[in-house]
Amino acid sequence: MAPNRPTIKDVAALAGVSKSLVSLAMRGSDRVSAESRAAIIEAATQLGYRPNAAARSLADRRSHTLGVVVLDLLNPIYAEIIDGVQGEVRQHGYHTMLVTGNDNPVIEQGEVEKLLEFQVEGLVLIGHRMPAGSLDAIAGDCPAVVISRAERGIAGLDSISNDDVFGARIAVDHLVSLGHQSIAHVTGGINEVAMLRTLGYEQSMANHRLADQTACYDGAFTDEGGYRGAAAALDSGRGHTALFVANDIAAVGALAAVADRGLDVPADISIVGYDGMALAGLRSLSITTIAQPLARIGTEGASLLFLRIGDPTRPPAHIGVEPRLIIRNSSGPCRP
Amino acid sequence: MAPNRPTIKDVAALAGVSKSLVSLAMRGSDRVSAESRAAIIEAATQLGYRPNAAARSLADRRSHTLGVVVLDLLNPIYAEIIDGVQGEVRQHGYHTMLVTGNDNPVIEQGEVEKLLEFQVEGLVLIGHRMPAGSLDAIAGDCPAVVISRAERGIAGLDSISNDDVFGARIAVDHLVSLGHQSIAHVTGGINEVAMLRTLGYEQSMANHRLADQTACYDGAFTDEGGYRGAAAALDSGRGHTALFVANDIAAVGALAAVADRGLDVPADISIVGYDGMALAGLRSLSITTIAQPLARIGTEGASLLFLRIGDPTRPPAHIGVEPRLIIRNSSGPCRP
DNA sequence: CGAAAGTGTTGGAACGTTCCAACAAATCGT
DNA sequence: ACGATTTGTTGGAACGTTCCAACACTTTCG
Repeated sequence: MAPNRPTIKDVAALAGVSKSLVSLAMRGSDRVSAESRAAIIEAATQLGYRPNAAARSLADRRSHTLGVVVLDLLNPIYAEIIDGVQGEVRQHGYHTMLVTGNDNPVIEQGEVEKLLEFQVEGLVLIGHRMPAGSLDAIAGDCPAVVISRAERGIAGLDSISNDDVFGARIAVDHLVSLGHQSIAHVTGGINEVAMLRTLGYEQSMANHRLADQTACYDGAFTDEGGYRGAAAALDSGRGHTALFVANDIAAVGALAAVADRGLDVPADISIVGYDGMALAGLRSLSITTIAQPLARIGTEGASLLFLRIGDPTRPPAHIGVEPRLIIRNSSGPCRP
Repeated sequence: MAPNRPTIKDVAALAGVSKSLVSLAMRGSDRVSAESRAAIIEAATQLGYRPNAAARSLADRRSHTLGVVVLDLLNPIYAEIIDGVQGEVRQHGYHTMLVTGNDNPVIEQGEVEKLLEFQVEGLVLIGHRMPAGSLDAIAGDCPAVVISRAERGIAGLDSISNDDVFGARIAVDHLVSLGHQSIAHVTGGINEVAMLRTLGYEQSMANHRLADQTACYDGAFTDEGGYRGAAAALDSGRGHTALFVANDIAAVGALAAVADRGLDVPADISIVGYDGMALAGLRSLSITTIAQPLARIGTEGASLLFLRIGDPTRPPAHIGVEPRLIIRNSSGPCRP
């Protein structure tokens, strides 16, 4: 390890020019003569010079960095969204600081605070758990975008999400079109997204004049939760022939509950999940699902943020993306 | 958005003290009188003061930040490792910059370069794809640790990984103890980890005097690859009764190949995977696997890095962690 | 041919912190 | 009662960059 990292000054000395000129050359200005440029590059590579981002960000008061806060890395759908975000960010020549909230509002707040200290120029919140108040405060301080939840009317805050109510409706529509009537719903617990999906389920059931068949069973956005909810549905004695499960991970659990009871999917029970995580498509799962365009949500979310960075006063925008049905092997016709 | 972020100077002016004192107070020094401290805190909260990390890192020449480079966020095992790393890093009061290499060596290099510009104090490389040369160069520049690959004898570079050869051996041992003899191996492609697992497979087969039964089929660390390799094994006509698949994701694919041929797991074919990703334990997959202690690998890798940051000249260390067999429903006795 | 308009280049002042030597005031020990 | 210590506090010099006004030299052109 060198005793001291070389600075722009060392490069200037070695190349026999002023530090200002080195600064210009490093940033590729065209006002530098060919010879100077050559000498500078030569000196820089010889010394192993690397610009100091902290100094740079202090001097020009721009960090060229965005903060990304993700609820929880373990849910694979977030990884897919992040990939989208990162791609867009790279295109704009920005850099990313990615942190997780570990599904814990306190940690999440702390991490956001840290990011702001690093002078990030914008914040991407993927599936946050923050109270409206703090969200308000953050958006007042720094351009921000919320991904996968709809936030409306908060100044300085954009959002992008799929329409969960609509998605849940087409899930039920699909099952109805296969002839199912006794369609149960395994919920995703107490959170905004889960509730919207439940709402869509109820709406669609009512639309098809199946309101009296409506049946919700408590679940969660986990394997365990899906198993539990599905088990309750199957053991209810109400003769459900199909399950709409709140998300794909839970649908995997539901699959197991069905198998445990010696029943077959889709011959005896049809299952539809939600999210469109890559995993649900794996051959041995092959779960019919309502897919969100995850990568696109990431890229469009990021570009929404860049728009706001460009004009911080623009009115808050919300983008709704359409989820779409992907039919796989977990759903089939209702046996008469 | 405030026209200008308040600085330490503004706080000092409002509190009626010097900026030096504010600096001391903000860092919780005990050489500040109670009254001054109160006045400073009052002023800081009133102004909404937030320290500028760039300035701080410039002034005291420490960024309190670590860089984490992960091969690819989409493989869930990395997410589990990262969780471990983040926990440890938080404990030390450090911050994390997480970037992905998108499974692309060029991007990976670029991201590492960026992290070094940010003056990260250490680098965690999770499953990198870099040539030995660049690794060497990086380690010479900045303390670093490699996770999930064994690197030995590179100055300034520690590593932690599970013993893939040993793990593969116990996978085969398990199958042999169930009475299997014709045990095929679906490989993980051309990379160090995959080759070590293949080596362990061959060793164990030889130990059990089954060298003549050895059969490797080309696969990859993906669903697709596992399906392909397993299909080749099953269609080979060699009557394999068990498959040792290079990792869990590929094992999921293998499961499908078996099902497609109308065979049953584990009645007709036993399958053992590798990695111990949470997903493999989901009820409807329930894959027997060789589990790595993923979170522990993360935390211990991080603490290895902190040791090196504390003493950059210590000799390179490698920690080997033991993988362990988790028996689930994808493996069973060989039918006579 | 002399003023105007480029072309390269430069030193110094920011940027917002931390560190350090210096100091004033209060407390101490003898 | 007086130097020595302790307790708070301070201004200024770093840290490594970017920006700006100013420069010395061409070149252009009316």
